[in-house]
Amino acid sequence: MPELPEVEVVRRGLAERVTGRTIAEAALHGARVARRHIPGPDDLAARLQGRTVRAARRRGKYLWLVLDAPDDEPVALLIHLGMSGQLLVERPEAPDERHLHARLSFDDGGDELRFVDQRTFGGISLSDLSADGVPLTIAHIAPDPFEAAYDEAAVVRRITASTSAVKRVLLDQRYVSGVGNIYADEGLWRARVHGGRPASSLTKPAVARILRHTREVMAAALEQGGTSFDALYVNVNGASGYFERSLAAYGQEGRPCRRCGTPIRRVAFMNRSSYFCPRCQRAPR
DNA sequence: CTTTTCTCCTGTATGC
DNA sequence: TGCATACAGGAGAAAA
Repeated sequence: MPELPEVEVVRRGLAERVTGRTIAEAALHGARVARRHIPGPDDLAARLQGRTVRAARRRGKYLWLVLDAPDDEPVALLIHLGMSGQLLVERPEAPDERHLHARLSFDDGGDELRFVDQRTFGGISLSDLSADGVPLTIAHIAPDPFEAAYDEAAVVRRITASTSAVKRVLLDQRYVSGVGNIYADEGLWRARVHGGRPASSLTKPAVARILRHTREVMAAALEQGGTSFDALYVNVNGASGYFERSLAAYGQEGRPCRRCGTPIRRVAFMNRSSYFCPRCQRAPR
């Protein structure tokens, strides 16, 4: 599932393959992919035509292409992959994918950019950019741990002020962005903290350790091209990542903990699964 | 206001 | 074999 490392892999692919190119035509298949573009899919397609891609940027799990706007400030083509979205750069004559939702062709006649999404939790929209270069649409999303704007001490203060379970807070993109179910479990395992602990019951140094471990595990995953459980997460060239083999907790139910050998447990949490070592990560009473 | 639950979607795996 | 059900889960709306 695309979390920060996987989205960053995709961003790098876009930066390499799409930057500097001018959109000849945008074709949207169905309205759902553009549901967050309030003026509608036709408006989106029309406004993409003729614009040049100047940069590919990211905050947390959102990424966006900075596009030239004629006689105006640049705009952002904001993209979220949801849990099964893919951005593929491929030959125009490649057959349509089963869940193809959008296709951008370029005036150089080269490879197209396609948005393919089996579950359509993802989508694309146009957004104005704020003064700090972040799309206005995602102004409520906090900086991720790799940004200059990330203020660890401030994040720690906010997290310890919450009485919610610490894993719930880690997954809340308003506190820190980019963390999803996989890397939350991995970061908590590395920090030896149970995700069900109320955030307010943890010391500030303990919360800082969780954040640093989470950042480190995401950096390690990025080096491996991200985590791919199946063909749903791939980079712009259709290739999978290799971090799955390095996961210590997520998806490891019944397997011995890499530190102490105790079988990893799986429990339902927030309508999804949480994996943890019952010995290294003591549950709250 | 804060916090939690629900909903969107489809392919795959499992159970009867 | 076939059909029903569970599960994967990010984000925002809706409810509490």
